[in-house]
Amino acid sequence: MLKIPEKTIQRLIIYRKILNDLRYFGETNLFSTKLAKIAGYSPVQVRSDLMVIGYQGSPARGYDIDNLETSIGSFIDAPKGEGIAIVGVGKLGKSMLEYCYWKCPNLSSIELFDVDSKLIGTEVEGIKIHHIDDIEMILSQGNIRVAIITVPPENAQDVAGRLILAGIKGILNYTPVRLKVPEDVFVEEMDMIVPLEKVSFYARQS
Amino acid sequence: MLKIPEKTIQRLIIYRKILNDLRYFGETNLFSTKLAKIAGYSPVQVRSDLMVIGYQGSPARGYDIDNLETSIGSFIDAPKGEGIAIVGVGKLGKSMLEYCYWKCPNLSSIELFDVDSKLIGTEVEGIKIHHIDDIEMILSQGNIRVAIITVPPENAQDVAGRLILAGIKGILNYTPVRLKVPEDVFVEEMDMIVPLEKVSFYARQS
DNA sequence: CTTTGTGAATTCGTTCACAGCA
DNA sequence: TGCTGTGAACGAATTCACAAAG
Repeated sequence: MLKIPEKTIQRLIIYRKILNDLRYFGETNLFSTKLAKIAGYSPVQVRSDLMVIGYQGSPARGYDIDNLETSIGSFIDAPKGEGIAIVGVGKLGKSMLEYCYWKCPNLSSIELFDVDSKLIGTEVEGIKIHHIDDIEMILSQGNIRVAIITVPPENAQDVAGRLILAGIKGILNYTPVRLKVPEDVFVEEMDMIVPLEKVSFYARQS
Repeated sequence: MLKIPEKTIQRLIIYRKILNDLRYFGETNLFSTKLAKIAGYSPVQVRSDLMVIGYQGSPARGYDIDNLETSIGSFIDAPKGEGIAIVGVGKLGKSMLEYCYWKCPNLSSIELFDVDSKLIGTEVEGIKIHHIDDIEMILSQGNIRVAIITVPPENAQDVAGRLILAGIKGILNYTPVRLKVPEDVFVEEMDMIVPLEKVSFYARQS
């Protein structure tokens, strides 16, 4: 499997979002310069990113928005849609759920898990909250490969372990804990304190 | 001003967190190997990061945890503590507030802003929510340089503009909008869909 | 002329290899 | 022998410079 740099993937996702917006406003094509300007990258960067997915533009008309958007989509998206599990239905978990529920067109299913007995069986956005002990049973019957962890730090590693046993291959980790996972599991660190301190640092440098 | 790579800063922040945890468990010193193992980087990486802040370890005892933690702190932290503004007190804004309120020792003040008249004047965690129109007045009298934007996308650019006028130099942007800002303002993109799609992509590759 | 596509050059970040030291 | 500190080597990612095409 050819290794695509994470940064390239991130940018492609951003390009697609921009293309989607532009299409909404009735635009039909654009040049790398314009896309670069909006996205905040250099035009060469944009062109070489698009080379990765093998998309061909024309010097005369640039890139066809509709076409390029679908091309990026078929490169990035899971063909049959993606199912995700959110573990920990506190404020943050609920925020994530709403976000995903309304903003992610490619999501085919969402499962919610918690340990709080007051929450088990209740619904958010029409989705029932399961006990975390049922995680293997429920995940085994869907094809859910991605999970979001929004539990208290002390439970993070335990939850990660269970998720991986249940077949999860990608984790968004909203806890500050550095998770120990097998090599074939992709973890994206979503800790919120690190970027805050980082921004605070650079805000002071200017 | 010497330019320090963002990645180095991020790792330093992570090191500090780990050191803090270890100190809590009564450890007094450690070697780069151990710190690297916990953080998930290479020992050389750790050592060269620490070189950046000019911290000296000893081959015999490695690094003094207490000392190193304060050294990183005085390098990363604002000397007099940092004040932040959170604009948009919805679910996500509240999550951020709680997170910051309890987990950020170096925060000296937090100001909350919204436009919803039902929220103005009410309090969260004992902090009063102001109308966004008062933003310049309130920010001008504290030394707040950092802001978190958790408003609906359509208001993001407008809010960013006001924040910058009010003297903000660092922004955590939780909206999917690519903000246009002057060069001396540092923006960290916190969009939640991009990492989700990214994880989904890599989960499928394995 | 303006744009895309792309090998070459450059910059940036990480790792290697080893000197210096307890 | 273990470790730290660091210049040199390497690798990844971005930009440059220019050929090709309308």
